[in-house]
Amino acid sequence: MTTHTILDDETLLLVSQTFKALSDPTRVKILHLLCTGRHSVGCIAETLSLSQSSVSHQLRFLKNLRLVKFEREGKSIYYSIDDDHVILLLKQAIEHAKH
Amino acid sequence: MTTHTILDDETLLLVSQTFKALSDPTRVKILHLLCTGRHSVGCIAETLSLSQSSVSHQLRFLKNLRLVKFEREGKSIYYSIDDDHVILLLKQAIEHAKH
DNA sequence: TTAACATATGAACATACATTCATATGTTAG
DNA sequence: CTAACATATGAATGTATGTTCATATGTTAA
Repeated sequence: MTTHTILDDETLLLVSQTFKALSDPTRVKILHLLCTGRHSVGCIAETLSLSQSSVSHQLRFLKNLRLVKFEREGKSIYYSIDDDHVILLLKQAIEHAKH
Repeated sequence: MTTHTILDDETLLLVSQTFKALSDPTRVKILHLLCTGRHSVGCIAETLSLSQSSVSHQLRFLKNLRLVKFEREGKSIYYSIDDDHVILLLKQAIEHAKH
């Protein structure tokens, strides 16, 4: 795979934004958890020992980048992965980090 | 590839730091340029229309994460890629961004 | 409708970060 | 040794970002 063409500004921004989504430990935790299936906001917060507000803010971030999607169900809102390619990048990086 | 085990803090930090390196457009530009071979600091700055100082700071960042290495040659210092795996992640993301 | 629950949101705050500017360090030619 | 060149570095500055707190919005049960 060779990617030696000039990087146009649009691609550059898209790429760096994608990686920015994965550059925060909290977001990585959330995405990693969502790899196992959909979870409600409260469940994510409790499972990962994070505040409800913080989780909600980060989910909005990920939602804006279309990395996660959600569906309401009663009082709860369930989030799930919406971009398998980014998850692939994440899993690769995790595998590599573990050696 | 399944990575559904618990993420330990060490792996978590390593992964998010790796992605942070790729989350800045300037660093992506530099790494992308270095994919074509080694380049001196001045050459990088001129090619990418960046200040010498900015390039030097970012190269130090990348060097600390062992993503690039360098070798002196006369007055110049040549930088090159030192982590093919991270470059693979970058190239994948670029390909995907371009559709 | 009201109370209880689940999530979202905005302001405030502290921290991290990218760039610039000025200058220091290091190398080579003369 | 000195001048010129190449790179590194630290301080300063503006901006971006993550978290918290308080509160708003939305949903369901009674």
